[in-house]
Amino acid sequence: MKKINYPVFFPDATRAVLKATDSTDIKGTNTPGILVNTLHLSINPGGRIIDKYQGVRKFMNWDGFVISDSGGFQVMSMAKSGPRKGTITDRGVTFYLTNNKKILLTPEKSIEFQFRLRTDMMVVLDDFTPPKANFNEARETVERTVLWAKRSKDEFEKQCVERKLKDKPLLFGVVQGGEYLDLRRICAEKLIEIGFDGLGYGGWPISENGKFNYDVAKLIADIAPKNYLIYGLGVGKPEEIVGCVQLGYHIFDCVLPTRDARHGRLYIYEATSMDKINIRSPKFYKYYVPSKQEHFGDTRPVSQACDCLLCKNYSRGYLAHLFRIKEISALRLATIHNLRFYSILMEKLASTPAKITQA
RNA sequence: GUCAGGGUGGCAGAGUGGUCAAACGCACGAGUCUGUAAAACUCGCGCCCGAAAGGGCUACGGGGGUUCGAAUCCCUCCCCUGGCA
Repeated sequence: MKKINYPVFFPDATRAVLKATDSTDIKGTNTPGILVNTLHLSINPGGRIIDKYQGVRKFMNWDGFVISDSGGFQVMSMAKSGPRKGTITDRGVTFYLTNNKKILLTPEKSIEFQFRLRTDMMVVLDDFTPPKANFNEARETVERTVLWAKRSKDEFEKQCVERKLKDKPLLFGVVQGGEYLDLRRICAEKLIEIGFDGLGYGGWPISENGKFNYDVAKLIADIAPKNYLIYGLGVGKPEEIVGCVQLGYHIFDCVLPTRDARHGRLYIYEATSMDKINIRSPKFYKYYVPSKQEHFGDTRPVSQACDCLLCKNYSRGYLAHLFRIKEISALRLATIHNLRFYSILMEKLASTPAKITQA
């Protein structure tokens, strides 16, 4: 694996595509890596197709980094909630895809499939602590998360041997436990005992008051050994990423920039040029909603502090037009812009290190 | 000219005596979005007062009438669409 300059943000290409874009678009935004999803890709296109391409990278023609998520988030979003609830036992998670089609995901299967994806970084299957879990419920998810983490690690080592890999992927344990700091601590300690390349801040990182839970974020960063990478799963808003990098985090992934773009919310820096961006100022960016009436006659670019495909070539008025007529290229241009916003953010963070110890 | 069918909120289109400020949809406006069941979802959408519950006013082409009560029934005028002259 090539050397990574941390911190990094990997946008979510869950199904081996960053929605509304293609791999050359992503490359153009200076995005170093992406996240793909084990569960979704094992359903579609499935392992046989992935094998034919010798991994997801060739499948989607992407030569940057790839982290694969285990399906742990889907334990929450599809098995614990949603219209077709699944079932969770110590053995694994059963997802009901249609009324007569189900799939069992186990920690071992998740890891095995991630090897077939040939990703650079892998995440263990975890039992997502629901946002409103009480202490006992949270404790159970921690116990299962640790149990699964151990089995994942064993399967990981087995795969490395079987596949005779000299360049091993990185493996991340995921810390669960909800808002209970003592559970989080126990979970992190047990994961460290098992031994990983890094720890992930899992579960739902937003408190009930809508604020990002920095207490948990800090706890994990503080417990992790010096040589560990720290990964904020599903994190987050730009200011949350800045905050976590200050705590020592290295890796992030999130759907926000891409989803927000498709929903007509762009991020723009409060700056007149790229060098004047100050990510340490409290409100260093704002939202820009292209379709608002006031933008239709605006011939300026969306942002002066951006060098993306959209900002270099098209005006606010043109983008407003594309959104209004629901032209699909609006989604592409907006997505490209938001991805570039995030990659600029990470470039700024890398050039003004806070306490990044990982080389 | 005549026969038939119509004229409903920004558009489209239900409603055909009270439960109608008027369905559904579109458009428009506001908001949400954090390891993607998401190019999605929520809310608002005549005017005025109220934090809200709620209240007042105006409105279903124009005018007039019947009725306790009309977008809905009757008369009349105007306009549109189609068949026949």
